[in-house]
Amino acid sequence: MPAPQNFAYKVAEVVALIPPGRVSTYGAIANYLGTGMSARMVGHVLGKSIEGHTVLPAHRVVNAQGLLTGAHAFPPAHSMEDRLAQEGVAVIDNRVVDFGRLFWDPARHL
DNA sequence: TCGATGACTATAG
DNA sequence: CCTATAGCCATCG
Repeated sequence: MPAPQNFAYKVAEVVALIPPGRVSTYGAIANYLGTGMSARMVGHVLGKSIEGHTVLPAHRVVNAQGLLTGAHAFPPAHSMEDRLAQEGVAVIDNRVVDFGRLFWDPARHL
């Protein structure tokens, strides 16, 4: 590991710890990291990490509305909801069904 | 060091 | 439901 950025590293850790069949939000992760509501960093650094060499289940990370905002910028974008569906997460119109129940809070679990 | 950017969030109309 | 505006802060050139 060539000195991974602390922020990116923590994001990778948390995202990698998200159990299958569960989804998390940028705000929750940002809050857990102590970055407050700067959820943009989570998604941005996540995208950078994923394009670099780190393979993270980014498809399990959605916005506060349960919308697959990442699917718009994730290469094979359409596979994002497919992956969620395979893990037991129903996705309709880029929106997670029962998002409130499938929501996984890192600060709560950790 | 500075400026622009963005996979966000919340509030308002 | 949709658009607009403001706040947020790490990353990149």
